Order: sequence, then C-alpha cells, then structure tokens
Amino acid sequence: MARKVRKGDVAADEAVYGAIRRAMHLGRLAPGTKLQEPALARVLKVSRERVRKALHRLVHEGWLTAVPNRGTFVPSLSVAEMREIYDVRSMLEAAIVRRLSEGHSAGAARRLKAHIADEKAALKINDRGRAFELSGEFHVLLAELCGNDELAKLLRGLLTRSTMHFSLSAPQQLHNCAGPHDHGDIAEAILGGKAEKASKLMLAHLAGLIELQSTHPPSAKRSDLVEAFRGV
Amino acid sequence: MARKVRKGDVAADEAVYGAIRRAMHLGRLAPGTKLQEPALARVLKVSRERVRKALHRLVHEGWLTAVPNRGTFVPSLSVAEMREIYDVRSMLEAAIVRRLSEGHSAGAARRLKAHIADEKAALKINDRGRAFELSGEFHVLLAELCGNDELAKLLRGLLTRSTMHFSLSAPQQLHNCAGPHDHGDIAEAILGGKAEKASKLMLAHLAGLIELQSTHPPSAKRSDLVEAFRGV
DNA sequence: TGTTGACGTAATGTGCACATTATTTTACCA
DNA sequence: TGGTAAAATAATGTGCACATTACGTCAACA
Repeated sequence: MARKVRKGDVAADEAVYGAIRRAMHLGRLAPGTKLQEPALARVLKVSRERVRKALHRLVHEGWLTAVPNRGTFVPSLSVAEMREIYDVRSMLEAAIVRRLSEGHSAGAARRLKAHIADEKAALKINDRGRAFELSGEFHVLLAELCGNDELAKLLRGLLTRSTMHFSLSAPQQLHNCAGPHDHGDIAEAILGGKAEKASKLMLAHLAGLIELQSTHPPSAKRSDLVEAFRGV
Repeated sequence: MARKVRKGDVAADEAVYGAIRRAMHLGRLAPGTKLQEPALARVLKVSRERVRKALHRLVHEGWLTAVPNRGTFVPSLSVAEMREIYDVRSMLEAAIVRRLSEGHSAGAARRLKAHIADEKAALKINDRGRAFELSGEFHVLLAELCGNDELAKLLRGLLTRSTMHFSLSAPQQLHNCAGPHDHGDIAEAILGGKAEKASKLMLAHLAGLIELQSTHPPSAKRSDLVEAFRGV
C-alpha cells in the first residue's frame, strides 16, 4: 500500500474499506468491538478522515452500527435478524434455482460444473479456508448466472451479512454449508432441469445453515485492533 | 429548520438527505443533473461538509452516481437496469403474496383492507399525489405484513429505485400502478387464501408496470437547483 | 474559419485545528 | 470503605483552508 496519495485516490479508500471488511470476514473482530478512529488510522497508516469515510460507508451498508457521539461498533447480529435474512435469501434463491433449472446457457452450465469441481477439490485436500470461500461464492454464482446484475449485487450483500455473525464467532472450524455435497446435488438438479427438486433442495440447504448457525452463539469478548488487522 | 446546530446533530443530516430525496421523488431533478456542493449548500443553508456527507450516503445507497473529481449526478437509469430491478421484485413479491395467502393474522387482514379503502378513496376524489404515494406503499405494506423487517427494508429500497426514473421523467400525470384495481384484486386473492392466483396477479401487475414505464423515456433536460428545492 | 493550446476560474478532495461530548481517573465526604 | 462528584483525558463531530483537478474562455496559428 506504499503508494503516492493523489487527489481522488479511490484505491486508498477501497484499501481501508477492504481491510475492515476482510478483518470481519476472517472473524478477527468480535461483535461489540468498538472501532476507534485514531487507533484504526494508526494501525492502517492512513489519515483519520479516510477511516471516517470508510466507517460511514460500512455503517450505511449495514456492516457496522454507529451510535452518535459514541463511536462505531461491530454489530451483534441477533438470531432473529439472522433468520430474517435467511428468510429473504430463501425467497430469492428458490426463485433463482427454479429459473436456472428452466433454462440456462451452455456457458452457465460449464461455469457451474467448474465451480462444483473446485469445491470438491478444496474439500479433498482439506483446505478449509478455500472451501469456506468457495461455498459462499456458490450462491453468488447462481445469482450471476441469471444474468441480472442487480440480483447478484443484492444477494452478495445478503450472503455476507448472513455469514457475518457466523464467521465472527468461530470461523476457523466452520464450514459454510451444512452438507458438503449439498451444492453438488443442487447443481445436478439445475443441470437436469428439475426445477421443483432444485428449489426444494435449496430451501432445505438454507434451513440447514440456519440450524448450524443457531447453535453457534457468538462470543462476547472484545477484539484487539492491532491483532485484528495483522496482515489484512 | 432554524435550529441550533450542536454536536452530533443527526437531524440536520437527515434534513439534507431528506430534501434531496424528496426533490428526486417529486421529479424536480432530471437525470443527468449535476449536484454541485457549493450550490446545494447555499440553497439548503447548510455547510458544504454536511452536503458532502448526504451526497456520499445517497451514492452508497444507489440514488446518485459519483464520478471521481467530477461530481455527483442524478443517474440516468437505463431500461435494462429497470427491468433487472423489477425482475428481483417479481421474485420477492411473488413469494410474499404466496406466503401471505397461506396464512396471515387478523390484524394483517385489517391493515390490508384499510389500505385498499384508502387507495380507492384517493382515486375517487382524484387526488393524484396521494394515490401515487399509496400505490407505492401497498407493496411495502405486503412486505411488512410478513413480519420480516429485513424484507421490508430491502423491498422499500427496490421500490424507490424502480419508481425513480419514472417519477423523474413525468411524475405529474402518472399513476404508480398499471390498473387501478390491480391492488384490490391482489388483496382479495390474499384474503381469500388463493396463493397461486395472488402470485399470478402480482407478476402480471409488475409486468404491466414495466410496460408502462418502458413507454416513458426520461427527458434529457437538466434541472435548476434553486427551482428543484423550492419548499422541500 | 476551424482547431489547438494556454490560461483563469470554479469545483472537488483532503488534512488540520478546534469545539463538543463521553469516559476514566481521582479526590473528597458520609 | 463505599459512593459521589469533579477534573483530566481522549474520543467524536465540524468547519475551514489549501492542494489538486476539471472546465470554460480566449487567442494564436494553419
């Protein structure tokens, strides 16, 4: 990040924004942690204003919660909120797989097969981190294959928010999806044109994720900022 | 708005944000209009920093588009983007009415009936503005009746974005919904427990809206800022 | 006359200093 | 010793001044 800072440097903004998001995604920032602007500016080696801008953006996007004159905090997503998000995802993703089952391009089928192969490979060599990442991207991929950018963007936001409190609690020993072969089954149903089956499988898959996450209540301990942003 | 500006004054921020959103909703700001910070600060009688904050928020929420070192502009929503948004709405709202048809509380039924009555009353006395407002709220109401806050919040964003380029082009002589009795029919199907029929009606309703909006291409003329924010 | 170049003006982006508020520490008293 | 209040400290919020960039104007030249 040792670049010359010029006017309108969107890369620096993105770097700060990305660093915080990455730290959250890696589970380095426990819910309830206060993100102090001076401390963050020191750790990330940027000005306080840049930190402020990134924090405001993250608040607007729902990643963080701001309390006036108090500061910005990592939210403690309740189980109820999580269930609501999964509920919305169920509506959208059921419609997505149904639509894909009823018709998709040859390129879509190829990308889908390639992704499933990647996931299996990652599981085979026991690469937890990669498998976790890919399992999340699977759901985004399905949205992208519909050819609707708005849909993909929306689902990406829902996915990251729904997996947030999960990855915040215990990201090391988790797998992003209940059954490792769930994705393969869903893809198979889509490629076979079985709309109802694909829809049912997706709903069951998401229901399984809710159960899995509900059993992992997030811990209450606060995180240290210097530790959290080590190498992100 | 003649208040003493104190530390952490969230009301002032909200006022600026609301003024811009209201001006857009009223169709005062034509697509392509540049929102200059000094001019806005003069018109709204606030500091430039406050305007900047509001603009950044509106950009992050998708209402405006920012070009680095160039400024912030009222976006020209293409027909393709509009269709994508309506596509997502179709997925969600079909699921919503299906769910409501399969079961809802007595209070939900009462609120739904009351809303339909309000809409009919507004149409009867030919109150275009009120009818326009209510017709939009109908869709949000359905989401709210599901008891899922995340869902309602999401749909509200989609609704405002989808009606944006419409209200930007010719908001005066428009009705927000294709058939004036569409909402009544949908509500009737929901209250009668006819899930499939309600779903079909909603999809047809949204399809009609797309057609209606596709025939109204937004004008290309720029807006004057002092004129746009008169009394908002 | 059309085009290109430089210059002046005005906008955006950023860091800094200060005001205000919250939090912690400390001292004092019952 | 426990509790309360006040002062010190540190954080957030805001306006301002300056640097940088884009845009419009005008003149010179082919």
